[in-house]
Amino acid sequence: MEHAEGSAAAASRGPCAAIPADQMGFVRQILDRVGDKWSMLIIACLEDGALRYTDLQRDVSGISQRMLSHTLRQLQQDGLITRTAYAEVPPRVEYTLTPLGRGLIDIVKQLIGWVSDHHDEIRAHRDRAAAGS
Amino acid sequence: MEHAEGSAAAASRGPCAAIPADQMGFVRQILDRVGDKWSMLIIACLEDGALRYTDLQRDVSGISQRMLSHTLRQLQQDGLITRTAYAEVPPRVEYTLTPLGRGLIDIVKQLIGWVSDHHDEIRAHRDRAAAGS
DNA sequence: CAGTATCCCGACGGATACTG
DNA sequence: CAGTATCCGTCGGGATACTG
Repeated sequence: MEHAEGSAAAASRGPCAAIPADQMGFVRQILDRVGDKWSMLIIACLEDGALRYTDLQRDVSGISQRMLSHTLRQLQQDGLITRTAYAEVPPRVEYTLTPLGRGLIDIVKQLIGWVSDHHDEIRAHRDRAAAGS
Repeated sequence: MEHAEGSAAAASRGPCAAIPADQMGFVRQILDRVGDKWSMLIIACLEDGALRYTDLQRDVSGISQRMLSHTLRQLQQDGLITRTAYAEVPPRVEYTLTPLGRGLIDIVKQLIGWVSDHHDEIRAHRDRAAAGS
């Protein structure tokens, strides 16, 4: 079945099998958000429960305040996490996953797991490609 | 069990539960590669089998030649896809997933599936956040 | 403690033109 | 057909300094 395009069966699922094609733009958009440099890590870190700003800054480690604040706000606006501020001194703010965000952690964990499992393999390929030609 | 930190149990798994912390840098690096704007889409599109350059350009649609070439080369260097050129006229080049890359499609498909399932939900949150305050 | 504001640079990434 | 090369604007994202 080389192409199978033009058939009625293929019409509904678009060119990419997995992607409805009319949603391609959207998928890209969300994928960009969710798959950006920090979102996944933050989501993964929130798996265990609420974390404070500083905790996240430490756990994700490499992240700058700017990116942490920014990403947290994005995630919050997308309804993936909730922000709870306690009016005390010193101020305390906790971030937790929403049910929506919780639906993502399984996938995120799988992805991170996969990366952990294969990073050396990828590294090897990358090196060979860089060295050889 | 507010924090439970300091316990011996927590020590081995680092701050983030899912991430060994010493691998955090790596994870970030690969995650960046895999989670970039186009890689996931290309991988998803290659699920069914080999595709040619032009096919990919059509399937991923929004992508420019520059980014398609670039991303393909990245993926190839990471050992996620293979490039096969046939010395004919007109030239034909086919891209396929390696076993390594194939290990990713399940996760990628899950992620795309999740996004498809919840994009309206996310959209709603995003709109409310933008409108309300 | 939990951010915001500003500066700034490099990479991302689109458009266009050209090549084997 | 399957790219590469160049130009160029936009944005991600780090460093630093400041605020409630």
